[in-house]
Amino acid sequence: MRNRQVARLLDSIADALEIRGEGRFRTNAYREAARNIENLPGDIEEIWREEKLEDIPGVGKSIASKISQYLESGHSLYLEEISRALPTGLTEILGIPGLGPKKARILHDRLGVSSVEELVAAAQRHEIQKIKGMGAKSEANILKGIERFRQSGKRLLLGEAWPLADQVARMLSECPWISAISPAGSIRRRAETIGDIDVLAASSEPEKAMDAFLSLSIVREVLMKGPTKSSILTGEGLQIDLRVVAPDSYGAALQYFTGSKSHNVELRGIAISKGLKLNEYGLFRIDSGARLAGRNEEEIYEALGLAWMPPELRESRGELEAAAEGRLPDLVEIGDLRGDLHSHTDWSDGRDSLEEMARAAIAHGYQYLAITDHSHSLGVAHGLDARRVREQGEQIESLNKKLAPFKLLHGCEVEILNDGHLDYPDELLASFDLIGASLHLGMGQSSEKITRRILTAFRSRVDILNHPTGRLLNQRPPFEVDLAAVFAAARKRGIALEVNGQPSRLDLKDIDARRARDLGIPLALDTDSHQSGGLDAMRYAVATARRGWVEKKDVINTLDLDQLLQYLGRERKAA
DNA sequence: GCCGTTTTCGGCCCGACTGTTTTCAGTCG
Repeated sequence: MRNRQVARLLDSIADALEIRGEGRFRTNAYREAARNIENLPGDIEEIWREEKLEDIPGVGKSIASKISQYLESGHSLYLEEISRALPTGLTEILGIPGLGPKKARILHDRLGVSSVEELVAAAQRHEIQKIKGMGAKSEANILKGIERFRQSGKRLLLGEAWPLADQVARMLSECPWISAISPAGSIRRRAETIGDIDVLAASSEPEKAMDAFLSLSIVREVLMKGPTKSSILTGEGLQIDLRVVAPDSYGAALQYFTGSKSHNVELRGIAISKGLKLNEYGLFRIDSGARLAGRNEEEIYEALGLAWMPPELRESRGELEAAAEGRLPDLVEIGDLRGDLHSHTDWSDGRDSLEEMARAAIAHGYQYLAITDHSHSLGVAHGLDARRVREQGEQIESLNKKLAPFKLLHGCEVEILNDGHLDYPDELLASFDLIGASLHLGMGQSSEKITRRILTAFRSRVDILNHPTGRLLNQRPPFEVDLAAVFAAARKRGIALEVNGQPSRLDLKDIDARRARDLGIPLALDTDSHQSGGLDAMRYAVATARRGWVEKKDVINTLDLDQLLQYLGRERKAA
């Protein structure tokens, strides 16, 4: 899968074209194509081999030939050509908030600036304010922007941003001038990482609502302030944007600010084709200006001939077509889950006891919880040897008598060793209720090697492949693995793939979960909890699965206990 | 550069905010 690399290439081309002063429609075409390729459910290399690149929306003859040339050779002649005369530092300058291609170009042409360092020096010598069209304020803002650019590290994880956005919304909901409030943007779509936090409010007194926002205790700096839109920085350097609209426009604005951008562009195209205009204030007839909808999202989609769809779907991945044809998925919900199939206790590297974990699961309304402590080879996690596995099994058995009808399943997270064998012998594996297999060691190996290890492991008894790509958001890329081969083998053997809800994992990721679902591979939504509070992370697994169009029927832990045991083949063994 | 129920040319989402402007360009989302 080189989809992401190709998307990055097209973005780099767009950056270079922008700085060169090419028309924005041309650069937008490259960006549009990049987004579409990033969101592609299929493998770009496969599409390329089948000579179907031009079937991808936004990809025509010219872009297709550049992709072909890149995939063939691993580098882009075109990008090299257009960036030959451009200092590489200029594209870095584009990352500074408030600086776009036009200003970057002017700074380069007039002051010879070609890196962030040179820009700082020019600003400190007060050369920027001498340029026509810029002043002292621009110069100060550039320095401020550079400071933010340097501090702004990684994007926030959904697991960090979602609770924070909810907290902001809760605080503002107490303001008497605000009649409705909701997080919007990528948080509402439950994207895996978040740039800025967007919040939308409805108010008939927008300025008073805005004042309430700007006087929240979390505000460190006001970046921008207007009657309908303000931005602040928190003490941690997070940007929070609040939009305020009239209650009549709340639905239109919520739709608009939830995005995604490409979903909105597509939706607007549909509106235009029907002689309508959609903006954050409502849906209007172009000819008469008459307003057709705007109070809530449902009536907007409906007026466009579409079913309302959950925000998680709004990524321009075929959801509008599905909505028009009435075949939107009936997405899995957190209330559908009957248990969690991946958790750890103080027997290995978890914090809480078997009973504490069981009680937390009961508090979540679950029928079961699989305890899946690490196996022997994962020394750093105090993996269990055969003797301790048996002891743990006995404790689980006696706990189950006490906690019935709730059931702890005795599982394991067994290492896939270097040769692909599992870390426990077959006899021991047979004693578990459930086997989750994981790869924590040798993650830097070649794709061939890692793929072979996983396929070899699948010949043993494996019920679930845990965090199948091993990625850690902001920390570690997924290991090289031929997911198509893993999917094919999982499908053949009926092995479930995990959607791991740890905020730093979310693995499988949304589009991979969707590919698995499309292939009919069962999925397990798990938290990988290492303490009782960790069970709350199920909402991140559910969010990721929903972004992957996953339905209740695709998920094994939506099964009732008896159905799950049947699925795992345990009843057969007991008999 | 892409695209087509205004189809091979002439469009391309569009509104808010800022700064430097006396009417608008640049940036952002």
